[in-house]
Parts: sequence; C-alpha cells; structure tokens
Amino acid sequence: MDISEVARRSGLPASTLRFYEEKGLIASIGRRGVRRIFDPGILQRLALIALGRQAGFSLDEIAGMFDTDGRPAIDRDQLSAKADELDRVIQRLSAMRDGLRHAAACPAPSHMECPSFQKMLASASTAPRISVQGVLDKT
Amino acid sequence: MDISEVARRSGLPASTLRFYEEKGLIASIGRRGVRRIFDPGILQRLALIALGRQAGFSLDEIAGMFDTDGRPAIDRDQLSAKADELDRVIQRLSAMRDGLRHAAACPAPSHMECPSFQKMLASASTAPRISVQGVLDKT
DNA sequence: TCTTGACTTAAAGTGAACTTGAATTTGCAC
DNA sequence: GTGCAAATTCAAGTTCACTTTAAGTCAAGA
Repeated sequence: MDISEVARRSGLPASTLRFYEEKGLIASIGRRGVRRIFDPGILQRLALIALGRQAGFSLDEIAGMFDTDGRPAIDRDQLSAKADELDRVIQRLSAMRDGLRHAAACPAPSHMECPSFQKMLASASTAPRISVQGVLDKT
Repeated sequence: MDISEVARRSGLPASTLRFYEEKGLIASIGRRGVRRIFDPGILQRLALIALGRQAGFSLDEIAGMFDTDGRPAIDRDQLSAKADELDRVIQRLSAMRDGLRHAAACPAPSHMECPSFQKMLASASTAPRISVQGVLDKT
C-alpha cells in the first residue's frame, strides 16, 4: 500500500502519516523508489493509535505502548489501571450529562439556581482535570 | 478576595486567572489600588469553566456560554444537545473501557489476537475523534 | 521519451492554553 | 515611614499535534 491508500483507508491525511512515522509511531515496510510502502497491518496500528488518542493519551505515551518489534506491549496491569481511570472519567461525564439534562428541563430561572446544576459544578471543580497529555492530570 | 485567595481556593495559578480575565472568561469586581479584587462568586464561575473544559469545550466556546451580565446563558436546547453529545462520548469511552478490561483478562498471547480488543479497535478507528476544541470533531 | 501529478524532505507556521520573564509598582505588616 | 513580598503589565516562550509551504524527485501513463 502506498501512502495515499493508507490515507484513504485510515481517513488520516498523508502529512499526518509522515508525522507519525517521524515520531516513531508507525513505520513503512520499505520504499518503492523514494515512496513509502506500508504493510496493510498499518491500519490496525493506526486504529490502535486512534484508540489511544481517544482515551486521552499523548502521542508520546502511545509510542511507549509498543515494544521494539512494533507489537503492542501494554501490560495487563497497565490495561486495568487505564480501564479504572477511564471509568472515573466516565463517572464524571455521566454526572455532567445528567446535570445538563436536568438543567435543560429545570424550571429554575437561571441554571445557577438549579441545585442539580450546582451539584455538578461542585464535582467538576473538585475533580482532577482532563488534560491533553493523559486522561487524568494529577496536578 | 484577592487573586492569591482565588488561586488558592480554585487551585488555579494566578497567571491562569489573569489569562482567563484577558480572555473575557472572568472579571474582577474592582481593584484595590492596582490589585484585582474578586467576588466570591468567581469560584462558582471558575467551577463552571472547569466543567466546560472537562466536557471538552474550548475557552472560546465557554466564553460564549455567558451573556453580557455574566450569567450563564446556555439555552435549554443547547444544553440538551450537549448532553446528547456527551452521551455519545460516554458510549465510546465505555466500549473502550470494556475492551481494555477484557484485554487485561484475555488469555490471548498478544492483545492484537483478542477479538474483543480488535472490536474496540474497529470502533475506535471509525468513530469521530475527540478534540481539544470541542467534544466531537466532525472532520 | 516526455509530461505530469503524486510523492518526497526540511523547515516553518498554526492555534489552543497556558507559563515565564523582566521590569515595575505598591499594599500592608512592622 | 519604610521595606519587601506580592502584585502588576506586556511580551515572549512552551508544548502538543499537526498543517503548510517550498523546492525538488520520480513512477507511470500517453
């Protein structure tokens, strides 16, 4: 597969693929002339990268999840830990969603007067912040 | 309250508070000499901002959620829409969490061979990407 | 063979959200 | 009154994840 096919099938622009290669996240299997040739397995790897991004990992963190031979080297404990972390995020987002829904239906003149909205605010301000460089920022 | 107290009580550095003020997200109630004085209500407002950030809104979007008198001006339809959007995020994160948990317990030698992990990958790659400038990026 | 359009690299640019630095001023505890 | 920790402004710097640009290379179809 050439870069345009990978781009087409993955939905990522070629520039991003080159960027990912430069970052060490992906690798081409070789070159035809000067052009990159990719193994079809690249798509699965890109899917894994997309997954990591969605879960809030930085590209550097994702790079650390593969071992030298390029296979995912995420140990099971780490996986569980991430699942737990994700669970906490989900809990807060759920509370938020419920708060939003309630506020939308609430007859209080301003959302600020809605107890449910206030409760949501309280939990939002005490909760750790979601950051770009990880699901949870323990600052 | 002076800026250091707001910083202490909100957990945000003073520099961030000044930055937020510059962006129009918050306002000081006045000055004692040259120093900012904040109304205690600022904490609630910062909580609202924190909430928005957690839900994936950009600062500009959050700024648009207050009307000129500084009260939240989020209309109920918009609120519902955001709740729906959050719901979709939660769905995907839940699937991901389940996939992670399964992979952690799965006896397959590599996670790549785990059908559950593969399923998660498939959904991750087709799903819209979470971005910094909004909960969902419709690219 | 010639053309052309897709590919290449390297470097610079972008935007979001802050942080840091430097120079300056000043509220307030003593 | 005075000393100074803490505030102020403004500009510039940082990180992340890309995107864009410029200039050049080259595989392949007519």
